Amino acid sequence: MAEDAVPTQLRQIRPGVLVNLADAVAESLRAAILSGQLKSGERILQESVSADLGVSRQPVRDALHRLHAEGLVTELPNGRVIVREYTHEDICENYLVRRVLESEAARIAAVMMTDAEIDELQSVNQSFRNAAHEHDSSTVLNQLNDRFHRLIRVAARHPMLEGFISSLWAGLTIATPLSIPGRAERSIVQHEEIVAALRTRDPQAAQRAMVNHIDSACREFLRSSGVPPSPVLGMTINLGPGLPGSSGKGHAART
Amino acid sequence: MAEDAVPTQLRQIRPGVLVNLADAVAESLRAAILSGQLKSGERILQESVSADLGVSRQPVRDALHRLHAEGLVTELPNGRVIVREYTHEDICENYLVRRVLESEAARIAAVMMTDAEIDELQSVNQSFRNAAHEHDSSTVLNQLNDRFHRLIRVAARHPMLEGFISSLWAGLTIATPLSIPGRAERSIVQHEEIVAALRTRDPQAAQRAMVNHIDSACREFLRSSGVPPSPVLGMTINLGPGLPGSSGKGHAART
DNA sequence: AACCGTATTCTTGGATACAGAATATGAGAT
DNA sequence: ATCTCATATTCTGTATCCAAGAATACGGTT
Repeated sequence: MAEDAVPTQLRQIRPGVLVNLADAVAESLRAAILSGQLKSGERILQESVSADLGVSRQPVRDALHRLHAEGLVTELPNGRVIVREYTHEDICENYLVRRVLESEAARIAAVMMTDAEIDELQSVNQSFRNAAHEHDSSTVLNQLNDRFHRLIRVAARHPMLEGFISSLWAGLTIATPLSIPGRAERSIVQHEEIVAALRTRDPQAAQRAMVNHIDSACREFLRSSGVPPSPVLGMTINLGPGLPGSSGKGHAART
Repeated sequence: MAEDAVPTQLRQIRPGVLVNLADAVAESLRAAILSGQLKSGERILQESVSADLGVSRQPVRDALHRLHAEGLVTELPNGRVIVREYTHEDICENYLVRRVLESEAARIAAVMMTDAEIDELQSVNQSFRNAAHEHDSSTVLNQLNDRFHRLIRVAARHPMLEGFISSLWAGLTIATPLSIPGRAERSIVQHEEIVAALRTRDPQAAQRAMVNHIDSACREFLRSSGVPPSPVLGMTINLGPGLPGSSGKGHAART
């Protein structure tokens, strides 16, 4: 019907690469969601997806369940599925949880990471610096940033921890504050602090550096998105002073 | 065929209570796994489940996907599904992640919890004490313990955080150390410390008390399961001294 | 004109059918 | 007796079909 009005909304699935169709469909939908083709709150019809991709509804159902588990879509009471809407609070909470989890990963990584991995981490950050200097697209920046953080959590060698953090990242590729002017530069410096702490094999320092980094990103994101600067009870609580890694008393954030 | 050899392996589904069959099937399987009827590593056949419960394979598939997302089952490369095997390291990691997440929840709960909720928490712990005193079955103890911890994470009012913690609890109802002699009593005391910290609305103290509690449970579990007391690199790292909430220098665990 | 009830259509959940892949079993050869 | 290869069975993934429920739209009534 109104099908050719949306000629190729979804990236066609790559035949044979993935083992089962459900995974391929999920990948396609994931890309569509993360790229913004499917907007927040938009409804996803099983039938239209299956028609678009030329598969039956069955693998589409499985794929939607998978995406639901990943937190990318929301299942309404009657089985209707919409692209997940991230409220302001959701984003705050994402930062909140990421902070404790990634700082824990950093702490562990300080002991587990090989020297080679630290070298790679540093080189990724160097690429990041170059890309920022040449004003590359924020997509490139995001990819490098993503890789930096992924290297750390993978190096911690704790699969559940890694899985949780990954799922947190999955939802928020949209809400990254790297497009804020100057944010990339500040990120680079904070990344360097993290690398330095890892080099010296100091778990506490690594943890602290990561907390500092994520707090900073969160604060800048909040400021840029025009949220009332201080209150929002959630924030005062969530990212307030008494966070793990801060050293006891003089715990006011350093930046 | 050999069906009546396993007359009622799975708890029959309750008709009409759940909205969709997949949920009902998932519930049944979950109960079977947690109760130990389905042993660790045992394979789960879609067909046998559907025959047992009198439904088609379709909702069984959905249920299995859901259980996979919850971490209760493992999906082998070719779609085969087995009951997840928790290795020793998995359990350690579970404690590790639970520690940072639940202590964060406790920290937040210290500000968010209503007085009524704290009262309820205290009364649950009182029931726990009574049950332990009367040597109730460890099932009852586990339920009360579960309820205590759930109350806290729900009171923090951060859905993602709550969801992550819940999924961690889901996997480990088996590995709870409450059957260790004296463990229940020690738990009660630690619970009281948590309640006290929440009463005084002290986030730091609440966080510290929770860290202490989970660390203690982890240590006792490890000791009882006959693991080499000190090394296992993972543990030394994971639950070692420099954990969040400990106060800077004198960070050796208190117990 | 507004509100309520009914009917139609749309969409999802569940069942059944089919094809392909993997594993197990058995026979034959060395 | 053991190893190998071929065959048969089993189980999963995909497609198609059917039924039930929800939302919307239309018409009647006050």
